[in-house]
Amino acid sequence: MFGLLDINNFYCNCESVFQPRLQGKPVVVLSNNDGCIISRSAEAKVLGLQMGDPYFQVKELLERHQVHVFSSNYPLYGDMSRRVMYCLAQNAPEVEIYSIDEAFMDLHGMERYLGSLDTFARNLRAKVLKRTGLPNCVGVAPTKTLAKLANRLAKKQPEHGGVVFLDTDERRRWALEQVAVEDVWGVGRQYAAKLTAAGIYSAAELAACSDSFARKHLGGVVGARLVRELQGYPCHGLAPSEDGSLRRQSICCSRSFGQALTSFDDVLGAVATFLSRGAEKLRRQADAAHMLTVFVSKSRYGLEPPPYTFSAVVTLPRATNDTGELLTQARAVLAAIWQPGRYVKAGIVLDGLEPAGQVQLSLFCAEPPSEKRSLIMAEMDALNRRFGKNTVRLATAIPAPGLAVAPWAAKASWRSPAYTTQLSDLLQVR
DNA sequence: TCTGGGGTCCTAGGACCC
DNA sequence: TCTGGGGTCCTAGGACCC
Repeated sequence: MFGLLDINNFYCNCESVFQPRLQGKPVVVLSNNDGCIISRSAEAKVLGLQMGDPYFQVKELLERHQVHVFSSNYPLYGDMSRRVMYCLAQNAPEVEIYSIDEAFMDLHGMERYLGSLDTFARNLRAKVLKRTGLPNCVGVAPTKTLAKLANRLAKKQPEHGGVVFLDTDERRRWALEQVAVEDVWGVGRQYAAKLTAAGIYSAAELAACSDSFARKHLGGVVGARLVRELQGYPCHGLAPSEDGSLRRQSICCSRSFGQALTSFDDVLGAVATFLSRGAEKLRRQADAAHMLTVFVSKSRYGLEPPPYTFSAVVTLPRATNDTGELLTQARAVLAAIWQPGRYVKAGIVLDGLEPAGQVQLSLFCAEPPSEKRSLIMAEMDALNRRFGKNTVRLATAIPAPGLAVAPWAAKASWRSPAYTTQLSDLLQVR
């Protein structure tokens, strides 16, 4: 049996935990650069606000209903997430952190300790709420896809007390009947359109599809697995996350700018900043990258026709996680794709990761990785951890003298304090 | 004026190998 | 009519997730 615990309206609830006056009020959290809505409280959903609504389009509605608006505060959400996952790890035998606000658990054999998995799930739900203040729901079922479905029902149908347990075939059938096909995990916009065109509207009807239909219309083996999972046959195992830090296969760091940029040096500054973050993540998981992609984007919403994104990939002579080495390459890639224009976004992708300790030397690259350089990187990371982000950084990533904020800096007009990760932001109670 | 940022997995096709 | 039969690796693109 798999369990899935998911925090309700995660970002919004992270905010209201520290500002209890927000409870029962409409709250939204905006994406980076205060672009669009990415989390809504129940009261905000009632107002008709949708996920992904651009802020400038709903600004008046927000003001009219006195919705509390927040810029996203990832240090806060990341830390709250860590607390939730820690609580799960203490209570479940194996945990797979699936996203910032949800985790799968392998509950095999747990009924031996608590009588039933239903009791286990209800206890766990209460513990997470008590330890973090974050309301959550749990779904328990024989497959991950059904656990997702059960979790969804637990959220949508409050009469179940936040837990739905699909232990019998009868319960499984009941659950499948309740859910529309587009709300099944693994069915996105494209597949949903195909399925409804074929007369398949509910999860139950999808579960009754033939293997060949699923293979043909739902992405081959992916679709076949999806249907089998709905039928109750597990096709996806649990991929436990050991210490809470996930080991990524690729690392991407990109941001929209607070304003459009036209100068090469400004965009290079942004690229250097994002690259520094990417390389830091790389070193944190003790990997080195073989490939580096740099991309820049123009606005998709103006008068200009596509393409909007320009990118190029370079295969590095030797895998590295050295920010300086990567920047030399990134600068060349950016120069190669550069053309005059108004850029609104840039980013980098680090790919082809391998453990930093066993980097393969290329036949054509005589130079081995320098021990001194990696010591410098380690020292830089240590300083930034101790004294805060950006204490030490590459000169290219520093805005021109005289500028208080970088030209590429994102907007964040309504950011809450980093209550749990910044001593000066500690909550004060009188 | 203003529209997010991170990932995953799979498939198809081409180049190349014996 | 018929043209060997396996492989691997790489890239691009499409679909999905939160």
